[in-house]
Amino acid sequence: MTAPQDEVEQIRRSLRLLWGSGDRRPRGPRPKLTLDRIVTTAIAVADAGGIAELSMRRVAAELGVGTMSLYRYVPGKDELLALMTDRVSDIGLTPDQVASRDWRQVLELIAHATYRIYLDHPWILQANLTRQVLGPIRLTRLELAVAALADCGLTDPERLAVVDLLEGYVTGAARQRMFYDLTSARGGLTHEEFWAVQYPALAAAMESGRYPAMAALSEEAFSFTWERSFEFGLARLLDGIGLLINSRRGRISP
Amino acid sequence: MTAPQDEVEQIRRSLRLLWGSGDRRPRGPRPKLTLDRIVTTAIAVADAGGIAELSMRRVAAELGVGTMSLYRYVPGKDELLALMTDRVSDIGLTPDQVASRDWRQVLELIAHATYRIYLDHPWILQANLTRQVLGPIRLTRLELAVAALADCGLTDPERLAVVDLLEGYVTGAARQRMFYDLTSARGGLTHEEFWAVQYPALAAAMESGRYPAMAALSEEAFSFTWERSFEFGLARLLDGIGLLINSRRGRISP
DNA sequence: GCACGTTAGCGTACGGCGTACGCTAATGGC
DNA sequence: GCCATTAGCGTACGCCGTACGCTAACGTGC
Repeated sequence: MTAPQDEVEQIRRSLRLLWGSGDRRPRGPRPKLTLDRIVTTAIAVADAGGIAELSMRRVAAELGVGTMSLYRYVPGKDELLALMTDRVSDIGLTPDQVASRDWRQVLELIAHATYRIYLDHPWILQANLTRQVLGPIRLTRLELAVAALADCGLTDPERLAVVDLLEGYVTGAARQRMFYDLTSARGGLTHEEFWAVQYPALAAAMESGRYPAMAALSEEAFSFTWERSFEFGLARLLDGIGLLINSRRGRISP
Repeated sequence: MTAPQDEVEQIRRSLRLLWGSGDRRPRGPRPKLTLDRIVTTAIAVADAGGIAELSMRRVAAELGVGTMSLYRYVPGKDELLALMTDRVSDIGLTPDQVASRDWRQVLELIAHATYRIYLDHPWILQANLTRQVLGPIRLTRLELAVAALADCGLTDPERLAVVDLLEGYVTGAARQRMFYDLTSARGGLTHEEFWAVQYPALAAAMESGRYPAMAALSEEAFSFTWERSFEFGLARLLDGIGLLINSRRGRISP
């Protein structure tokens, strides 16, 4: 089973773009654009109007060029999205800034920063990343997390699994929140209005007797804000990781 | 700030579809289709060809009807996706089947079942659910989880937050895996081939000295399978939840 | 049995999308 | 000054979701 050569070439091109070997043979007319400007503009468009507004035509118009000119810099929209995703993945933490903190504090910082990125650029979660390969900026985040977990007594696979766990949780939590926002924000409904519309259906469901545990919940059950819920989950998760680390260090209680 | 009436009506229609008050005033010609058949067919299309193949035209063709006929049953594609998502969310566990198990076993069962759903129907994770409201089947899953956490000493908001945490983790983990599969499967590359293509770029990055912690990882660091990684994360997460539950029950060690 | 209001099916059309193809013109190296 | 190279991009193709309005089937009231 050999791989189709052109597909391999596509991935190579993505990698070359991400890692940016900016070598160019200076023949022909001077480029009007740069890859950087394209990615920056595309991010601005997506930030402003959501992923629905992000089209090659729109980005080109914003840059004042013809649509097809973009394809001199980027193989296609998928690859552009991969570049955009890597670009905004900068959590703005350097190794020095975290040197004095323990693993838990560092993971907390990373989780918060990553969560914030998703809130600021929700289109990452809506994008269909069929061209995702590891870029330099996301790799930096990975590096930071892996470094924080050095000397914790974990094996290397475990350290990576912990990082994966954290990324998975943050992504999932942000995704839930984003879809909620997206659904309720359609047409500018507020939190209260949205639930007011849903209420009759849910009330009927509760009274049907098929959801006794849900029906038995008190009113304040839904009082957690998204932030509080995220913090709660993160705390439980780090507790669980801490248990493993402590057991490896030979202690019994945290 | 009043809500736009038509938007409220849209959500009402979604709810009516989800909760299926199948009342129909039998005037005019008899319907050739049912909502059920449409949803079933749409799921089959998405399962077979990914979300890219899922179009109203395609579903209609599969059913042997005109495209616009679908719109007599469903307001639009967004709502169809909401229906598909709820339909597929059945984890096949009844309250009786879990009655004798403790909270941890039940949450484990739910997590596994949910993860499996995402693997079987990856289009859920690719869909842009801008019309997501709570449907009867997803509510069943919620009910099950909330019931499992009764008598654990947690407050109601905490119980919901735990359920949220679990759902968030499973979704995030499945999403990471799905995007990896999606990228590498393009053109039928195997795991090994995919990494073989990425290797030079990553090797260069490692040798650059900018990622010392990553570079210091042993070779077997990447030996975890997706399953093992998921199990590891789930275990840590449940450990963390257990810690809180035990502290509430007044014990000290698990 | 018939007229009529209601409703299902759906043909047509519109405005979007991503991008393949190939032309024109600018450019630097020889 | 020639020429291979390459940036810009106009045009076109085949998709998409869905608005609109026509036709015909049907249940109901007479």
